[in-house]
Amino acid sequence: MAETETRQRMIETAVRLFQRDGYHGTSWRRLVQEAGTPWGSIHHHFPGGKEELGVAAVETGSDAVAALIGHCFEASDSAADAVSRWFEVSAELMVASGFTSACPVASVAMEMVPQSNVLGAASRRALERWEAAVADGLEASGVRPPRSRELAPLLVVLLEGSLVSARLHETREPIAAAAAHAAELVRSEAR
Amino acid sequence: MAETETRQRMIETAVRLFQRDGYHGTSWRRLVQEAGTPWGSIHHHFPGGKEELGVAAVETGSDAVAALIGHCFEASDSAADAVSRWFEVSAELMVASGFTSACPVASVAMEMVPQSNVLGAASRRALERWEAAVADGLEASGVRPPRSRELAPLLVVLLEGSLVSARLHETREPIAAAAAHAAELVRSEAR
Amino acid sequence: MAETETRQRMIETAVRLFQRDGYHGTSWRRLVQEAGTPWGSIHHHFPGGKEELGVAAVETGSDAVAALIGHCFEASDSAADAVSRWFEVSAELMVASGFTSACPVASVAMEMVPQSNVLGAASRRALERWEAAVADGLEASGVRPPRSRELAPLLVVLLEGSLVSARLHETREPIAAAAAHAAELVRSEAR
Amino acid sequence: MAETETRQRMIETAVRLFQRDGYHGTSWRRLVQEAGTPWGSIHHHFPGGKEELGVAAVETGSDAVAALIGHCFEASDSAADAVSRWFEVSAELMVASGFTSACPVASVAMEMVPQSNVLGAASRRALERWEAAVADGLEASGVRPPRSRELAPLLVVLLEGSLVSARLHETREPIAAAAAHAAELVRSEAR
DNA sequence: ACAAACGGGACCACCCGTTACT
DNA sequence: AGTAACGGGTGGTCCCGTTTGT
Repeated sequence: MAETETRQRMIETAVRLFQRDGYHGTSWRRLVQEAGTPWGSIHHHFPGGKEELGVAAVETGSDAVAALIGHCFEASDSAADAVSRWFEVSAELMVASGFTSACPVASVAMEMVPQSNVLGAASRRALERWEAAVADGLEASGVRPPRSRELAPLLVVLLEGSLVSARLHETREPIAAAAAHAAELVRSEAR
Repeated sequence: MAETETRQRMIETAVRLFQRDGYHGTSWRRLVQEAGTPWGSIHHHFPGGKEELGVAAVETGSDAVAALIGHCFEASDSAADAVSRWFEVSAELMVASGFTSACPVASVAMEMVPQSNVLGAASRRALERWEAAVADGLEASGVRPPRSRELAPLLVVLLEGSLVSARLHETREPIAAAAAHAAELVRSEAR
Repeated sequence: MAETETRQRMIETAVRLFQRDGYHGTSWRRLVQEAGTPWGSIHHHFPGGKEELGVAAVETGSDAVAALIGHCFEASDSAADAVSRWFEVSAELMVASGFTSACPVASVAMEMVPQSNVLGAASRRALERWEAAVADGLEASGVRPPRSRELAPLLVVLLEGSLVSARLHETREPIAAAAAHAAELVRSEAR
Repeated sequence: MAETETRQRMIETAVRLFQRDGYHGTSWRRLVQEAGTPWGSIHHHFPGGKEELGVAAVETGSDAVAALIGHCFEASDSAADAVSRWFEVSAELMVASGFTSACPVASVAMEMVPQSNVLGAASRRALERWEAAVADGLEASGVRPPRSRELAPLLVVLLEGSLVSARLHETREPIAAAAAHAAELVRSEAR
């Protein structure tokens, strides 16, 4: 069905544009222009307006990251390897975007007051989901529960912060440094 | 003298509003409304337009953070204490703002393509300055040069990331956790 | 169909207002107010902004004048009669507008640097078109080619100048005088 | 006294800018910028606001043209020579300005409703003055009164119209053609 | 005679959402 | 499922005039 494809392309374009220019800095006009989708699809696919697009973009971005985390843990022998891989892929994406991408969730979240906004709420859910995914991965790799639940948010914070730094420095270095530190951190926990 | 007071109030209000709603999400209208300054002063004090206000806000925010870092290191006996204090004050500010503030630089930077924007450039300068300030502080507290220069960006990344996390979780917890980790990290280096 | 009617009404109102108050002296606000068209239609019908409206107005005004010229030559037995009629109708329009109308092209062109402006270019095209129309009419009435091509621009200049004079004097007299002279001029050529 | 010099330079710059961009298209900001005069002089030298500047500019432009007309008739042996010279100098000025100048009066007058505006009134006075100057010159050269009073406005109209045409065509040709015609016209009258 | 700040308002561009009409 | 027009409202910029100090 071609219906979903248009919608999907709009969302994916939104993810990219929101990362680059922010939520308020992205207009419907540019979105449909860059996505190559028809004007009429706006109200058709997103009757809830721009906010609905925002939520969809945040969730899509969240899905991708969660999938990446899961994939890295499944494909790795150790937790440290998984974390390295996760940061590494994130660094690749950053470089590939010409240092215009950052966390697809944070870029939207920074413009919202979380407690009074569906976009803020969606962003929070995304963060919690990633922390859970990391915790699950850690546990599957041998890190025990109380510690895994402490470590997971810290790893997310490290990635989140290093993405901001990398974007501004226009180097992958900050992500690499955070990755090294994160891997070491995990290694010392899981033996 | 009441001359620059208007301009100053506009900048300070901008720092606050940019943190809460982002750069594009903050209009001149709301700015002058919240700052209580006349509409006509906009073009007078910021002939370069909103961008000039943005640069001023980023630099003012950058100054405040740099001063905080310097102050914490001067007032503390050990590097670990200084880092704890720094994160602690940051957490206080976050709580005091009702979790609407984030890094005054990151919130603007996330909406900009750094390499083609004066705001992006200003944000980068701010980040570099903080890293230098932290590195200086670490060295003054006994951390040796090669390691101090590696540690400083990592600490900045930790704070930056934890602010994002705290804003979304609406808890100071992520900052506290990052603080604990950062302090421990520094402690193990400087003995 | 009511589709292009809004756009058309805006253009026609623009022609009138530009003649009266000039291009820069006419605001979108007054335009939509006098045209009775919605504010939101501006960007829809004229995505190129005010300049696009200006070009449309110049071309519409140009069309009307070219049509008038053609009509006068077709309806007249001699070239002198045609020229008299053309000036006469122009004088009528000037009087009917209460001496606020002038040449729809000149009023816009006077505010533009022709070589670096699409409005200047549109104005030039209009002038050339009128000269060609007059030359064609003269030739159809018996004036031979080398002379017809010299006479046509002169007649246009006479009308153009007399409109300015009439507007300032608030009399149709200057146009009448120019008409008499122009008719005589043509009569002495075509025998 | 340096007081008058600043005022004078502002007026002369206004004459030039009004010709190029029109009255409404010229702002105080650009005026003081191009004139190199201080901001504070605006309200000091022109307490009547922009309108006062406009009247001064129209009158200064009017003076210059009237002086030119007088000068041409004084320096010439015949009326035809005088007219040729007058048109010739006008053409030079047009070329020298890069085809951005037109009649200093018409460019302002086109944006005004004459009967309800001091600028319109000033423009009318200017036109009447030129016509009188030309009539006087013609009579001094031997053209008899009823005819001199008919011819003068026509000559002004010819120049006025040819300036518009020259500006748009970006050639001095229309002025030259009008000059030739005007000279011939005068020659046939004064013998 | 000039300088700097104020002050409101208007300008044009553009935004997002809705409604009719394919 | 998509197009085109509507519709009001806000965006940032800049304008013109005034006031307050030299």
